[in-house]
Amino acid sequence: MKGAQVSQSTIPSDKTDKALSAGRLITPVSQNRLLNHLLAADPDYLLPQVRVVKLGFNDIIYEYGDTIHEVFFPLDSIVSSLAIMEDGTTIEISMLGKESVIGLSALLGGGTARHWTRMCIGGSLARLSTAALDHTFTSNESALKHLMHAYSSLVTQVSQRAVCNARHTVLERLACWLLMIHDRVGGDNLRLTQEAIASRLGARRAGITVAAGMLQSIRAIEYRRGQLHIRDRDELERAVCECYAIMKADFDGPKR
Amino acid sequence: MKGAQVSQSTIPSDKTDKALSAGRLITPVSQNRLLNHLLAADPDYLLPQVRVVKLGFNDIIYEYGDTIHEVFFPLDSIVSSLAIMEDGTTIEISMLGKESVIGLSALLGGGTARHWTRMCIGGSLARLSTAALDHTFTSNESALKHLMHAYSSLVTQVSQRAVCNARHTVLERLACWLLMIHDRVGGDNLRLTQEAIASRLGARRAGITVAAGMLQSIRAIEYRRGQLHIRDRDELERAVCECYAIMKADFDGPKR
DNA sequence: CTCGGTCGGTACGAGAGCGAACAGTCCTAA
DNA sequence: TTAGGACTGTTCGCTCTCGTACCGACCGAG
Repeated sequence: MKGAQVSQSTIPSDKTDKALSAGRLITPVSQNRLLNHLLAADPDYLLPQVRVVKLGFNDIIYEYGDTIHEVFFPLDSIVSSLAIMEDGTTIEISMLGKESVIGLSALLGGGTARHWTRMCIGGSLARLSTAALDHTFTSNESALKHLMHAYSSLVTQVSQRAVCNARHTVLERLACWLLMIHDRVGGDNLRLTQEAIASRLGARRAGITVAAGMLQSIRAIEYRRGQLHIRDRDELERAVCECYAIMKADFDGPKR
Repeated sequence: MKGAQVSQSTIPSDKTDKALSAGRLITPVSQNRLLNHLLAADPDYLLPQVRVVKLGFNDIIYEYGDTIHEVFFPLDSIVSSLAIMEDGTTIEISMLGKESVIGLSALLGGGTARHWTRMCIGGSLARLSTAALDHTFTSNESALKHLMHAYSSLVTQVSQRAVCNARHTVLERLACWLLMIHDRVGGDNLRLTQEAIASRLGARRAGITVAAGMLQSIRAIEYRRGQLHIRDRDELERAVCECYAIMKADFDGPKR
């Protein structure tokens, strides 16, 4: 539960690289599907303003109530929105990766963060001022359309998780959650302790141990001290509840 | 679980009254806070297009996948968005009343309904074509701002319900749900069977009987064959979980 | 090499809620 | 008046998850 060394206003600039300063950085920025669409809509204005930042697990993007000055497009990373309960336990409300942007809900809502927002899977994010994003979508119909779709997609995910939390077991929710991560990052090896997973699923660490043990026994995953290896995706999909298919369809988008 | 006689495309016109045809109907239309804001922004264009319709419990607003041609502003009624699970059970994702509009998420998303949408508390709704709404918020900054706030407020509610479903008891969720209804309708007497409540909370009917029995024993409510009377709101607020305060603050809005 | 912290595995009793069933009450239509 | 349906109350055994605790394995710092 530590590792929260970096707050939104204090992300050290030495972690930031100008996207254009090295040609090879332009390619990773395009990993984010939404940013790609926005760049296509207004490249000359946006591209020079994009910065890339690297963050690790549980690093803080926004605290509750923060005024949002910048939004983040995950490239190979994943960001969680979390609720923190009165008893101190946490639970993930949404997980967003390369399909979306972090800070949109605050931006369209009222300018402040409605939830604690932390890294779930460490990696790179593209960073953009809200002013630049604001300028783009108020002046560009296509950009607004893509942003609204991303927002609507977030609503779908949160809705389905409300259902899933109410009705499905920890095992099903774990399988669902792992598949969602797998869809959003490139690679089968994840740095995730069981404590970290518990803080996202809103369950006990001991409960995750049991559920992860079941997934190991069917050879779906392998676990070793903070290193989770997704060994058999198909097996995971057999363990998952109906919620995954609904969120996956939304993640894939209307294209296919 | 019956009573679904009326679908979106077949709401009989004899249930519809032109808002302007009788002066006294203008007042009820103003019961919806959001519609009030929109009418203030563009009254000459919008007001002639508003119709009032009355619907009863479980009447259908949208089916899953419906193309949205009209949006609805609840006046003294409440509308539920529901997920229907594979086993046939249902669970409420959001409840909206006089503070918001039904169909906005579909409108901003992609034009089709993402969830089954049914009446929760019967009563009147103001009805408007999506074309009219679309015209208003694309041409009027203030209207767009109010709509975005309503959408953001919906996200807050759904998020908190995801938390609540995961961590709180049926008793807490029932108290929370009843208070939310009480905030949205005028009056202490509700027509709600325990079966109806169960279909919203995603619990068993027998579970609702037990929880409602507890609320009766502390004199918070009285129950009598489909008639629920909220007897002591303060007592309900003592039984509720932390989630209610969060959703209530959002319902009240930034004004106070 | 050793120590202290991190991490995963396991156990226990307790409680909430489930699915399924049945009984009793109330209302209404024939 | 009666029959049937709608609605509430209650029970049973069972599963899941909780909170809490303890242990052992692992790992990096000194």
